[in-house]
Amino acid sequence: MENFIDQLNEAQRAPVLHKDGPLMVIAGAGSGKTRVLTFRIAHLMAQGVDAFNILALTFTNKAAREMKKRIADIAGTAETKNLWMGTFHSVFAKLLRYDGDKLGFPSNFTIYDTQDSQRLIASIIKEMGLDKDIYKYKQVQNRISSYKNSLITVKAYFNNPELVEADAMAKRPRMGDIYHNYVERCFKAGAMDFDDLLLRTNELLNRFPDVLAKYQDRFRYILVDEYQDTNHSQYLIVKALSDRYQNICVVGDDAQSIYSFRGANISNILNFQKDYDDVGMYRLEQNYRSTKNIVQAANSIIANNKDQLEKVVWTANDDGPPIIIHRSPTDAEEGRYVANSIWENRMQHQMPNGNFAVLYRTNSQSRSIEDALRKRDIPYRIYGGLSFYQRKEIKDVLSYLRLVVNPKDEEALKRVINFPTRGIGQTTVDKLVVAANHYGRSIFEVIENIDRIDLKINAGTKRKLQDFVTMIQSFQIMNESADAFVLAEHVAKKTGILLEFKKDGTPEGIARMENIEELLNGIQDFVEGQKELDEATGSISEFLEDVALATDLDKDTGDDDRVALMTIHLAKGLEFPYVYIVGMEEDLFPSGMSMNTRSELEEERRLFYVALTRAEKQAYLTYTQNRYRWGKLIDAEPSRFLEEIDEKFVDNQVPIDRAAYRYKPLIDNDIFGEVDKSTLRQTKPKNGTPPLVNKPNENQLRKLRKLKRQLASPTANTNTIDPNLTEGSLVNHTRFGRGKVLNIEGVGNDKKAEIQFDKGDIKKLLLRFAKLEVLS
DNA sequence: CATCTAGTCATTTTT
DNA sequence: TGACTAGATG
Repeated sequence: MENFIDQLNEAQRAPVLHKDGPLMVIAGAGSGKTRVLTFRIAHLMAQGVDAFNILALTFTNKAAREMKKRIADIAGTAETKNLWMGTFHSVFAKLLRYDGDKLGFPSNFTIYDTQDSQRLIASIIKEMGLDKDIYKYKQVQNRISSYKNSLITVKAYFNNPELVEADAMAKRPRMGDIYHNYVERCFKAGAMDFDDLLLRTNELLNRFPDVLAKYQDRFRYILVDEYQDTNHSQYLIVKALSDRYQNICVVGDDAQSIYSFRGANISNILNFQKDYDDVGMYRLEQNYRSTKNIVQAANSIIANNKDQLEKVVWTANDDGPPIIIHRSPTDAEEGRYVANSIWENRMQHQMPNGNFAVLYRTNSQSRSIEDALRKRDIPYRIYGGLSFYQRKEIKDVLSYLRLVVNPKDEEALKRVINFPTRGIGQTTVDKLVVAANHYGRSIFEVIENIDRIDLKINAGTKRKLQDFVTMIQSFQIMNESADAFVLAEHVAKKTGILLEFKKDGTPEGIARMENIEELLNGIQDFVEGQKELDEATGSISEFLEDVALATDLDKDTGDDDRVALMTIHLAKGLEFPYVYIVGMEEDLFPSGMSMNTRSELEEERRLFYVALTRAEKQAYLTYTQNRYRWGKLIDAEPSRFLEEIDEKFVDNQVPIDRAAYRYKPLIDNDIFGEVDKSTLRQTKPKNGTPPLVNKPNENQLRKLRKLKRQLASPTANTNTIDPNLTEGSLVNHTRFGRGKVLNIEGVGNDKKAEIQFDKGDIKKLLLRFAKLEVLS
């Protein structure tokens, strides 16, 4: 039983065997930190600690799931079920569903995603009659989010003259009022945003000592992964919960702290030893992942940072090939280079696609890479960006479901009250919002009582409003008996959403319909999965909870073999034999938004460190001379990070002329404190091509392009129909898998096939769009 | 109230 | 480039 410990090296074993009391593990990249965490939990359980008393917090659901699986392998499935393991957000959402009623929240509270928050803030700004150019909803949302992450409540805000003053100076004197209204509106809607899940947990633990005591006693052992990325709010929760038993184990790497924009506070890890008595300190410095070249190159980069804990990462692995730096004329060429290189490596080393990853700083960079991979017929998968659950049609369906669970959910209601259009316009909605605010009730309640309020809404519209409410209520009744899938399917049909997309007939419309079908399939899978667990019922509210906190990384990949495309942030914790880091250019990486202060630049550098240390065998760094940005071709300069790598580890295909570039000076924020970025923006020195003159009007051009695309699209999006496809053919669909053609109808573009898929369902697909491969 | 169009604007990273 | 809005028109 205990022999699993033998799989660890000495440095890893020590923290696993550490007895009670606080400990901190500083783990270099690739040093087996997840192993230490899983083995420590397994060891605790082997020592007789009840899994029920262990809480493990991670930053992604995926990390939690994998860890749980590995622990189950060692300690047994039954016992592992009782572990509380998950992201901060999901664990405390669960806690708030139990005890949030003490704060006045219903147990079925909605979780607002960032988009919901932003929409609500935008409408508050509008209702308050403020200038939307001064109060930009995204900035305001950001600001409110950072208040919350620092535990600055509305009250605390108004009690802090410095904050009030700062916002006034920034010409936003009404900031506090917006904040106040926003919190009120969320509360009335029975909704919490992401930050609330942490803030409200803090409030709960602070205000109710009995609740605190309950969870302190329950969570006798607390383990936190990626501790360097915790924000103040998370820090306080962990501190409070661990206060009684002090059995707190944190694992992290200050060199990989990359989430300060989300309020992560690197001093949490730097100060851990001051926060607890007798802290056991452990270091993991041997890297098992990468070649010597990569490890040492990464070390040479991070050495440029001032703020860091002492640590030397080393490896016993081979030297490996040097890191290749490649320059391309444009971003399209860059994509082509990457695609070619992947193709060649694949052939030469017999590697599957899944061994390759392309990493970038911003999501928008994925496009040129995608184009190139597609042309080369290299399968890929994009992680992050616009996630599946954020797509318009998906959010629309989900909004109906949210409304069923929590009719007070204002954002969901506003989203679907007139979609599909049912003659309820903006004017009417505005009146309803005013009334709702006036009476301190939700919009839904206002509509329910519409006859008793004088709202100057004409009879026809009233009728339509009442019909809408009746429809939702009928769903609610159905929800009492039906499971999530049955309800969702009914909703998609009954509301006319499916019809709406069907009747527009465009490729986009078909794609949206397919997405909704995929969502329904996903719900079905979820229901079946939940029913296997004892406690869960497969209800719609469980599904919504899952979805609200899911990330793209969490979706099961169907284990097919594809090249991974993602931002560097998403790549943290992952590893790939071959890694391409693209867009190594000034203003892009480091990002133009965060190179004004030293600490901002240091975070970008840590990001680069994270990117490079994802690679096991070989890393490629690419940059371009010109790149399309904002729809325009602009000049690009090689990133300063390229020259920070020790030349010994690099094969630079085109040497960089270092004298040609000068970087703008940094503000050392140790001296100046926080700096108002707007005063610091400098336009970078332009060199190279002068702007084009006499070029055609940008708008005309755009329209032409659009027209061209529309003309081209029917052919571009139409598959040539395989002549071998007949009744009885076995086919493979990219999304639905294998199936058998039952029957074919229609002619030409309208040709449809009815297919029985192996997964069980029968679908009728337009051959023009369906991506079918004929197998026999 | 719905729909279309022309124009404006902002683009970092995410639970 | 694409997401969003204001304004005109049906």
